[in-house]
Amino acid sequence: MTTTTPSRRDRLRTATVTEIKQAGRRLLVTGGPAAISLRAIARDMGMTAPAIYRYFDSLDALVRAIVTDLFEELRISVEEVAAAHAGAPPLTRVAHLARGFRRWSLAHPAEFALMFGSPIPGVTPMAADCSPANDAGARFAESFFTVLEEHLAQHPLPEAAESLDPDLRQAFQPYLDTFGDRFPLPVVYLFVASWTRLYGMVAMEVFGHLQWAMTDIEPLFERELHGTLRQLAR
Amino acid sequence: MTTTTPSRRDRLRTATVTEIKQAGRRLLVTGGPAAISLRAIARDMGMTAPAIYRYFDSLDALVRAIVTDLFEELRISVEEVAAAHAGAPPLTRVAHLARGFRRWSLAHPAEFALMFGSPIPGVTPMAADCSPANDAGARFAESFFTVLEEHLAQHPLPEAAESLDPDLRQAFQPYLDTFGDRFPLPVVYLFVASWTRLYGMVAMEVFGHLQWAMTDIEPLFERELHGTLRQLAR
DNA sequence: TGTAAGAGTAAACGGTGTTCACTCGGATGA
DNA sequence: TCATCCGAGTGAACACCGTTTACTCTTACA
Repeated sequence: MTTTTPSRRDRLRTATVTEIKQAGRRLLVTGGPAAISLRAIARDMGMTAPAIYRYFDSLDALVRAIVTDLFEELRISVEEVAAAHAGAPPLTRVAHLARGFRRWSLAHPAEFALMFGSPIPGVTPMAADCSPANDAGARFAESFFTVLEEHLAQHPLPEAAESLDPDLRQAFQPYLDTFGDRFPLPVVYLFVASWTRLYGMVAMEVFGHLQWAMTDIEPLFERELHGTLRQLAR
Repeated sequence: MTTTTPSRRDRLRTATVTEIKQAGRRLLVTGGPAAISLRAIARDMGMTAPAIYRYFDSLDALVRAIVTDLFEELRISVEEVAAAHAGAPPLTRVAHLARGFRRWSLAHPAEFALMFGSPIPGVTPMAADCSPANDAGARFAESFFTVLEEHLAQHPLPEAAESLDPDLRQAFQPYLDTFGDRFPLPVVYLFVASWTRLYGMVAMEVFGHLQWAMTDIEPLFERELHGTLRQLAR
């Protein structure tokens, strides 16, 4: 055991950190991403706003920490769904992962907006690095990847699908740089394409962008999901 | 002519209104949706912030007006692209509409975030009514609908596709309530499904959510676009 | 036991949306 | 022509916000 028992101060500190994040989460749920404010959190905790700077460098850092927690919570929620169908074939487990993602997102619209909405500050700059929250985001994606990997071990892609257009192949350079050749590129391609469809469906539903046409989006979701799975199984 | 020539005061008023919106647009482009502020706009115009309340009820109303203008601008940009291929078959014109949408969105990421990002205030409440901006949004959707209509006039859907699951049929009640039976439900279904995919692709690209895997998203976009068109042509 | 570090506070700076009382000038009607 | 009214704009104020600074007080440790 290299980790000694944490000192009393450390325990108090981590307790305060979680209390701050919980208060922020409460504000997020009741008032949306923009409602998270240091002063409101401090007010909730019976403190003054500058005290929070003992625990987080800025409001932005606090929000990033909350996002990290949310990704971990989403990952656990989704993996529980998959674990509930542990015996099922991988592809149906992928379907349950997708349904779990949709269900969690619909139950937590404010959190979804914070995690997957537009990176508000400069619209793009945040998304480039995002090492803090993206580790958690990568772990979330990992749960999809592993089940997909399992499926492909049982049902390898046909020869034809293994070859990708050269320009498409080259476009995946960032993936190759950071993840190496862990998954063959056609798998990454299928993952990105499927994830994009899943994100589009869920984002449209959570943001209410389909309310002009439909009430219950679930039948549409199921059809699109089956179409995507068919593409994966091909 | 029922409209008399506008008075001098009216002309000054509309000029000020457009100047306010232009200043807001400038702030949007340089600093993202959150950078739009009444005080900054007033500063740009050599005015004080309360003066803007002579022209807009609130910052929210001003932002909604800007969004309306943006939807109109996007619609015109997209229709110009389609008009440039007026002779082409409807389905390839749909493809050009989609490409035009992507191009405009990539060229105007801040505007895209404001128009299609998460409805920030209460995450959902705004999306329910949105009569002001949604008129413009409906006109934008209209340009897709009409070309799709043209295609289906030439290539009617096969009998089998005409029938929709009863639950799916019932889910489209909001559409039937506001638009009646202008388009058969399978067409609306195809539109919603295709639009969802298109939105997912473009949002992911504009928000930079795919940068961990790819640099150039265009090949992926083209493949997805062709897949969707094939579904429409079936 | 002295000391250093951590936790918290009050005050202040500059920023925000919004409201209210007010002035001023141009249009309008008697 | 003159009085009047209304619209545009201002300045001050209120209640928020993030952040920094200087300060106090308690706790842990050498």
